[in-house]
Amino acid sequence: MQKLIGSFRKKGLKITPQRLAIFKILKDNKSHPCAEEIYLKVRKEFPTISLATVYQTLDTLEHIGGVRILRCDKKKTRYDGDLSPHHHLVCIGCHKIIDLQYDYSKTLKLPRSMKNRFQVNEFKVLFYGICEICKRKTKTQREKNKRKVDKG
Amino acid sequence: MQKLIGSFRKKGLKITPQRLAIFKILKDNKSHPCAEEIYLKVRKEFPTISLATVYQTLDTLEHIGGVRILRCDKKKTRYDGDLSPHHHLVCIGCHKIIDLQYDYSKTLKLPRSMKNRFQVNEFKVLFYGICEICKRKTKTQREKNKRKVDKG
DNA sequence: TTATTAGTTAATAATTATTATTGATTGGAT
DNA sequence: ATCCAATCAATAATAATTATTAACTAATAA
Repeated sequence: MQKLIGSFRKKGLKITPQRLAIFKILKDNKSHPCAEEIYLKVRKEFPTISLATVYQTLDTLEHIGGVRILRCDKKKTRYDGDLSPHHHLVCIGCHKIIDLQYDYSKTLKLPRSMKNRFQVNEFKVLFYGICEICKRKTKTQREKNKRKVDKG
Repeated sequence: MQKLIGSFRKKGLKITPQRLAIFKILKDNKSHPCAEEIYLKVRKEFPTISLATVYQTLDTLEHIGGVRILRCDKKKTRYDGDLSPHHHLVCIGCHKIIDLQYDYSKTLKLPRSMKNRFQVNEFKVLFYGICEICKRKTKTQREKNKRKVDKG
């Protein structure tokens, strides 16, 4: 938090209660909310805040490196307040986004042929698949279907 | 192409000239176009096609695994007809998307703690950084700035 | 070959996420 | 405490995408 305040000051940005509230929501939340969800949350504390302010603030936060943007959702941009090196698992069943706290920077290098042709600043890994809960569900579904066949 | 026709048939989908044209555009193109760009291209051959058809077709193609979707662009969804295992470099300078033909499946595994909790179907790696051209540009810019300082 | 029909298209309206505008308000340097 | 640039709320505007629907057509069978 102090780090963020420092970043704001450095860039000549004001530290407003709205900004702090939005930032706090992102830090306290592992669910990777979209702007709308953040808006609904922050409205509880600041009933007059507008959605546009939320978008603006998220944009500002991203620019000073206070949040990361996730574009795995088909429609909405999602936001992540966790800046530690981590990646994401996206469930294709329920569209949940799960954090993967794992550092691939040692293993994930550009091949030699590319190394001099692109200077990597950062990278993101997205794993797509089925989460535990959905796996269990589909299993149950399969069993149901099997019973149906057995009966019929 | 035959494989695609088979996929269409299997799912009871009709093989229409519009679909083939859009598919062909994606296969002949390494530029990861967005729907609008595909629309402009396919219109040369089918002047009456509508943008909605392009969106629908891209959606259909994605569902049967004929194209891959890229969500690295802030605003638009981009489409990739290349189904070989490859990843992408995104230039933060010019927003170009460069193909990286490299298979990380050996190195990029889930940590043991996660292996039984998520079944990975596929993964994507996105590298963000500066491409050759932009690097040269910023270098030139730096030199210009330096000369300014030298003079002033 | 023709008829049938279910899937597809074109046109357009609707929706929705996001951004721009603007006048009022406020954080924080002085 | 005052002042002003930065920020906010409200709202209009924009742009990507989706929904709707009547007309059309590819695939299949007769």
